[in-house]
Amino acid sequence: MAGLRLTEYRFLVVEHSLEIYGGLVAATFAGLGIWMGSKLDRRRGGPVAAVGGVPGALGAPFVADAERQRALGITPREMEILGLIASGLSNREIGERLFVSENTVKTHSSRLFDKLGARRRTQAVHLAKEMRLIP
Amino acid sequence: MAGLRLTEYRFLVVEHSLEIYGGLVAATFAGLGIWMGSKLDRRRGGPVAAVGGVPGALGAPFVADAERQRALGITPREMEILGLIASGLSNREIGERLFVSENTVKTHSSRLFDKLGARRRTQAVHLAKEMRLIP
DNA sequence: AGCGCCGTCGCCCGAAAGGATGATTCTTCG
DNA sequence: CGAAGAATCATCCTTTCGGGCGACGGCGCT
Repeated sequence: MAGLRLTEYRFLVVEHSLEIYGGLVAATFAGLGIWMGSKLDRRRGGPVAAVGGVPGALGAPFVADAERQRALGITPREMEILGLIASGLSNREIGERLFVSENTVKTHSSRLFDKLGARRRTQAVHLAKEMRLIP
Repeated sequence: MAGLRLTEYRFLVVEHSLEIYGGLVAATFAGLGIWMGSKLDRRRGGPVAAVGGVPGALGAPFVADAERQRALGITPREMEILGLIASGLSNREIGERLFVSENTVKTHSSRLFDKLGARRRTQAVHLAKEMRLIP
């Protein structure tokens, strides 16, 4: 009985999930572009200035705080892992999606947790959300 | 070096965490009130109508979707566990905070995952956020 | 009184996650 | 070229999670 109701809602969730994931990917790429750009002329010392808005499909106008990401020394790859952790994937699933071994994912996540000051992945997600690293 | 920068940010996080937690508690209680009220005159069949707005301290006007909570048969206690899971606490920490054993927390979370259709706690948080059960 | 839901707790066991450490490759920077 | 950072992978070990039982007391409804 609960199962039937559950499946109905799952559709909504999956749809939104796709949109959000799209936005997340866009944000990741935006951050990656900014990172690359800032790396190409790092000597100029000036901040990266305004981050290009990444309007999600939903009403949430999320803009990734690339400044804090750089301040914490979080790499693009780690951001990728962070996003996938936040979307509820296991280390194994993340590894399969990124075509790397589960051990590599664990290494990335360990370093990520260290930089975020988290002990658990749920805590990492919570902290990252408040730091506006992820939507 | 990274540790120093980390601690600075921690302050911001903790402050926001308190505010958000306050809003979450308020939302939980609001949901609980609605649940009780709707249970008292369930025969009338009409929907519970507008949910009272619970303005958080931040700019996010989160309103808990009490309808879906009832539709999924999620109890108030389970909502409480859900909120604490989302804030990154371990089962043991949740148990200590609610003055119950860790086993009880595990039981609640297991049933919660079942109702949400989640296999991992991170996934549960992700799904619950998209269902607007938590901010 | 009987039924069902909720909350509580325990035990067992396998799987997942996390910490520590070391190693390799490639790119980039000085 | 040499130092440094990033990404990859591995191994060992401990802790945490999660599933699957079963059980008990309280409460509300019939």
